[in-house]
Amino acid sequence: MAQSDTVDRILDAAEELFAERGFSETSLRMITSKANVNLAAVNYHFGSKNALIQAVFARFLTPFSDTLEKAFDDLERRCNGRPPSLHQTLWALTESAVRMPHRNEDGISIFMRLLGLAYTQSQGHLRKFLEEEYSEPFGRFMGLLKEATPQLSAVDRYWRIQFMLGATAFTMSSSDALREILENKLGVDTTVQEIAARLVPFLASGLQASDTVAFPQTA
Amino acid sequence: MAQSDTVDRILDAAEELFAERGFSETSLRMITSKANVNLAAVNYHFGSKNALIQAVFARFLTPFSDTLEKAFDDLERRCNGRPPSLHQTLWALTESAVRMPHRNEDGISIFMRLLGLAYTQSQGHLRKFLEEEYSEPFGRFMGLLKEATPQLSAVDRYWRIQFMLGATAFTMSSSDALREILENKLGVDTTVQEIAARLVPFLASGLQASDTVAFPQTA
DNA sequence: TGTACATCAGTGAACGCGCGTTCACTGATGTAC
DNA sequence: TGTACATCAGTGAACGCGCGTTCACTGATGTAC
Repeated sequence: MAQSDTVDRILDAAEELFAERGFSETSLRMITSKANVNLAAVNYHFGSKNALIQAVFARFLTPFSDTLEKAFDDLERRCNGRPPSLHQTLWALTESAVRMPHRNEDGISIFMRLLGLAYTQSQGHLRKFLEEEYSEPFGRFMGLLKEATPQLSAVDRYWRIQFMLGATAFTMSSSDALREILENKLGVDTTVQEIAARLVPFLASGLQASDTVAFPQTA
Repeated sequence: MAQSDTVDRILDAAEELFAERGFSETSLRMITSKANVNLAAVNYHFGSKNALIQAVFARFLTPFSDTLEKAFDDLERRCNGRPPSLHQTLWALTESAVRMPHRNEDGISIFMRLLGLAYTQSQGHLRKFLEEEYSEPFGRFMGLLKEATPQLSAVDRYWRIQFMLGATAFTMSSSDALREILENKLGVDTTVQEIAARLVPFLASGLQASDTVAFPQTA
C-alpha cells in the first residue's frame, strides 16, 4: 500500500464508476469501497463529492488540454499563416484524444464517456468549472472551425457546431453499449479509433452541408 | 377541481419537471407539490415512480407514433413502390414531431427534451419499456433509412445512424439552453422548427458523406 | 540523544436529511335487495 | 324508498433506507530545542 496512494485510488475508482453509472447514481460509499478506502477519506482529501468530480476531470483534462494546445501549435506552424482545413482541425482534436497516454486499455473509453457525461448530465458546478479552467483550448478550437468554414453564417455555424458536439458526446458517452450492439447484430468488433475515423467525415460533411432548407409546407 | 383530474395534474407536473431536471433529480415530493396533490397519490394511481416515468412517455409517444405511422404510410403511397429519399424520410419524421398537437406552447420543447433524456439518462426500465412499446415505428424508420442509402455498408450505416441520433437527441435535450446562448451572443431568436430545419440538412449530408477515411498516421 | 510538540493521513461512528413506499383510515358514490 | 354493503379516490403519518457530511479521535512522522 506504500504511503498515501489513497488520493489516486479514490480518483481511479471514482473515474471508473462515474463513467459507468453517471455522477448522481454513484455514491461515495461505492467509490470508497471499490478503492478500499475509508468513507471519510473523500471529504478529508477533496472536501466534497462535487470537488471530487472536478478533480477526476482535472486529472485527465489538464494533460489533454496541453496535448491539444501543442497539436494546434503544430498544425498552425505546418500551415504557415493559411488557415488549417476543417479536416485537419478535426483530426488534430481526434488524434490528441486518441493518442494521449491513458492509464489502461479502457482509458480512452472512460475518457470519452466522461466527456459525454459532462455535456449530458446537467451538473451546474462542473460546467462552470470546465468553462473556467479549459476555455482556452475550447475557444481556440472554435476559432479554427470558424476560419475553416468562412462560407457559413455565424448562426448556421453555431447550430452545426452544436450538432457536431451532440453527435460526438452522445456517441462517445455510449460507445461501449453501441459497440456491443453492433457486435451482436453484425458480429463486427470496433475500436474507439475506428469510431473516431467514421465520425470525422460525418461531422465534416454535415458542417459543410450546402443547403439550409426552409421548413416545407405539407399539402 | 371537478372529479379526478388528479392523474392528469400529476402527469403534467411530472412531464415539466422531468424535462427541466431529469428523472433522478426530480422527487415525487416536487411533483406532487407542483401538482397540488397528495404525495401518496402517485403510488396510488401509478404504483411507483418508474411507472410514472413510463406513463409520462406513453401519454405523448402513443399519439406521436400513430402520427408517424400515418406519415410513413402517406410517404410510401406518394412514392408508389419506389423507396422514399433520405430527405423525404427525415422530413416525415420531423414534421410529425413538430406538427403533433401539443398541450401548450412549450409542448414541443418538452417533447424534445424528454426524448433526449430518454436516450441520454441511463434508465434501464425506460429503455426496455420504449423498446417493447414503440419498436414498430422505430424499425420502420430504420428500414426507410436503409432503402434510402443503399450505397452504405451495414456497418457504416449503423454508425452514421448513431451519430444522427446523437446530434438530434443532444441538441433537442438542451435546445432551450442552446437557444438562450445564441440569443445572448448574437441576439438571434430561434424556434424549435428552425432548429429542425437546420438539423435535417446537416444529418442528411453527414449520413451520405462519401468518404470513410482510415485513421491517419502522424509523422 | 532525548523530549515535547505540531502536523498530517486516516478512521469509526454517528448525524440529519430527503427519498420512495406503505398502511390504516376517511368520505363520497354506486349497487343490491 | 330505505338500508346495508362494496368500491373507489384520496389522505396523513410514518417507515426504513441510503445519502453526503461531520466530529472526536488515533497513530505515525517531522521539527525545535
